[in-house]
Amino acid sequence: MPAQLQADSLHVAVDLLILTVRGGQLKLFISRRPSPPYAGCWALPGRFVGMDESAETAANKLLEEMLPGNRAFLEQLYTFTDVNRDPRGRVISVAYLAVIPWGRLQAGNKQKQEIGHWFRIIKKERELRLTNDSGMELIPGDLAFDHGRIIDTGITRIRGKIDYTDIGFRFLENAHLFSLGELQTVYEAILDDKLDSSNFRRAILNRYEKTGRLNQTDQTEKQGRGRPAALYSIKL
Amino acid sequence: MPAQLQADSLHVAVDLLILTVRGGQLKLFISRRPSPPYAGCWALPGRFVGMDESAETAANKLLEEMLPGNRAFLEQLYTFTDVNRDPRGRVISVAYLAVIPWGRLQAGNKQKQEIGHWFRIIKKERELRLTNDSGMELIPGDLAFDHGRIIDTGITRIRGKIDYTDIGFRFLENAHLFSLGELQTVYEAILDDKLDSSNFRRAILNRYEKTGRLNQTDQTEKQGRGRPAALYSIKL
DNA sequence: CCAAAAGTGTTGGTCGTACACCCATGC
DNA sequence: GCATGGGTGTACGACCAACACTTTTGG
Repeated sequence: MPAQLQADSLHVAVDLLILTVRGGQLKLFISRRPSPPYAGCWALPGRFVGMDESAETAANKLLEEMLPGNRAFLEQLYTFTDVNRDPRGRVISVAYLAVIPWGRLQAGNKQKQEIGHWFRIIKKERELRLTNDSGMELIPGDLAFDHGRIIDTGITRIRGKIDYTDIGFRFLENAHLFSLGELQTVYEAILDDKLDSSNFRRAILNRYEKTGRLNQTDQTEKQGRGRPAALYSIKL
Repeated sequence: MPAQLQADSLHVAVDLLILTVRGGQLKLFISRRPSPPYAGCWALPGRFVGMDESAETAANKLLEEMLPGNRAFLEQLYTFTDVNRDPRGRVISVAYLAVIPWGRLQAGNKQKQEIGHWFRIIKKERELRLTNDSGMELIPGDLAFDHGRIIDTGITRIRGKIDYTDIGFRFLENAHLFSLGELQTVYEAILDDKLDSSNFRRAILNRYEKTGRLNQTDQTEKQGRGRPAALYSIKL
């Protein structure tokens, strides 16, 4: 990635908003930029779009670079085109939302985990904050480029879509074997709110079971202290 | 607009999905391409994004070129980035939805009306069709580039958003003085379905009147054969 | 008087919310 | 037994669809 771009031409990049749910919290993957501009600043993973690839392909390649071996759910978020959003020159960014189940992640990502970190996203009353496990706290203005704005757009989008799409299921480690409790944890993390388990159960079963997309399996979850949970399977 | 673009660089364009409601029908503005590629084909208005302008600015300029003197409501729709979507070279397109009230349109647009035309959009059971006042009929495959797909994305989007956003009001000639009947006509055109006026009335008033965004004025609509309608005003 | 558009009222069903209560397991 | 999480039942209110009915205009 050059520090100075061709002055007379327009460049296209993709940026990734990689989300997961861990320990009941919504987490975002960001890393420190190793080189100018904004060297040392926290930023979303980004990459230029090559001549022979679509933005979606570029986003998939970038994801593979950052978190090798993980296939995430990808969805185009928004395209940011402000003239001065990149000090190197004219760069527009097609931002993607990437959802990855935490349980599938851990495998061979030790290297990248050192330069990239997961921050908890908290948004209350229009104010967005990111916090580290180490207690480090960021506000949107601390991030490189317009990445604070991109994150804000993303969290708003996913909160808006979770009730009328199946995007919540994309956070599940195994969509073919999960308990409603796990799913509720995902919803609570995204909405940053407690839900009534009884009503949550009915809402999900109502929406998905009668159409046949969601089915109860004959298995139950052995682990845990309470009553074993019935396990379900969803067709995505 | 050159017939051949720089081979080694990536270009960014905007395309406009200009919508209006006329005579109870949802209409889309498309025009015949005057030059290659796809010379003579029907296409959405498009334009390259300049070095010193955002995509939104480019979209606004394009709108001013096509329909001078009209300020439309603009909303980014989706970004299309397939590698082979333009035979001239690598062009990605940021598509915008533009909503314009028919009543505000007629003024000084005689020139452009000759090369551009309004087609009625009909989408039934996943099948999209465009029909002219002259009875000409188009299917998505008849359009230049991937414009058929862009139109399909747009009509799906606006139908999905109409019940939970205020985008329907953007079709009104005067958002500060309109009858619920006019608004219902807009909704029916977009959804391509008849609505019960009694229920429509309650739904709109429930959603907007109690928050103070929508207010009944002391004026009534004199024209028409039936009972005069109360006129309302919405804050957009 | 009749047609047409505006506007009110009513009824039955569905769905979200709040909450009481029972079930199965670990400790 | 008790805490914990899974799961059922119920009751109330809001909302939506369907439809009967009234009001005010033009012809």
